[in-house]
Amino acid sequence: ERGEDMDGCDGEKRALAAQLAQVLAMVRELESRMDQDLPAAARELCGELASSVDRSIRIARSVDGCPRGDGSQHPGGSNAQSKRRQVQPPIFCFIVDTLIEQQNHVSDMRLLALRSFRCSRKGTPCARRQDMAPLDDGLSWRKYGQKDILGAKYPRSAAHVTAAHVTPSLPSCYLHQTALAGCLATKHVQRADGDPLLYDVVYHGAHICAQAAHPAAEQLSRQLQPGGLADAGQEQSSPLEPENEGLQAGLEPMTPYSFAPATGAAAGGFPLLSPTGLEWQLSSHTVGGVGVGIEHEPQFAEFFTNSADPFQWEYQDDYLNLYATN
DNA sequence: CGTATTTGACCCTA
DNA sequence: TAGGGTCAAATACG
Repeated sequence: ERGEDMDGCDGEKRALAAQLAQVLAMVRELESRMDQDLPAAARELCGELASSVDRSIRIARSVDGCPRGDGSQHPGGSNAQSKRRQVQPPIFCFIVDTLIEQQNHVSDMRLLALRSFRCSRKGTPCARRQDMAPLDDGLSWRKYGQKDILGAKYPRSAAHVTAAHVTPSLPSCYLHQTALAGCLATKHVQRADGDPLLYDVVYHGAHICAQAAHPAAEQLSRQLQPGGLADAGQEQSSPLEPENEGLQAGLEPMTPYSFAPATGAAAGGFPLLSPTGLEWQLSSHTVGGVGVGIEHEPQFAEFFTNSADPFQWEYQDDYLNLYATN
């Protein structure tokens, strides 16, 4: 029913993206012609302009599933670029949806490897409206701390999920946790050096209190749990056992793909996170490449980089990046 | 006045 | 011991 609107909207977005792409090309042309003697500030400005336009293009293409273009540029980009992560919920939701659709193509070994990724079990709640707002991921967060990071231009903020939507009587998930041994999800947000418009966003821990989850995440959670919820709850849903971590979890005969009880008030889970119980790092890259970065154990890299599936896995630095390729 | 944010202190880990 | 994460009292805000 929204097809008509979408078509017109898509047309405008494509036009916008095309225009921006032209501007970007011109900027890069200008940059390439720049004499080395030009002031560094001018070249820096040029780089920032190119970066800004590039972001605009990605935003234009990401809204409501607009095509991403030819993907000619490698998603990983340079090292510098790969370190810069930006939250783009539409793109991420697209990837989650695609993952849901294509999850059968992900081998059991991969899922096992995924499960063995570190799942930190920290916990508390928060969010800062000003900083978190542009990073809206469908959850409400409450900021609980901010730290200056050595060598980083901007401080890092930490936030907890709030449970306001579900339990209005409880002001936040922090209280929920203290009282009910509940949610452990945290989110760290940090502006990227050199580009205040880019954010590094890292989610930690599983969100198991009953805040409304993204439908895609719920669906994924159901699909990744072929029954076995009864015993899945014990270790996985016991957030107060911080020693259960990392590879250890992968080696134990635990119920595959489980992460949290999906019954009663605890149904749902942490959007973009709980379905696999992993740490996800939302990311965006240059034109043609979007995806999620996953903190992982290096020894599992081969599971992700050796086989073909609907996703493009890239093992780079300390992250395994997953890109949707269709 | 209730809730959210700030910020210095404390704690943990490498 | 330094760096980073979290706590919690103080403060701001609606």
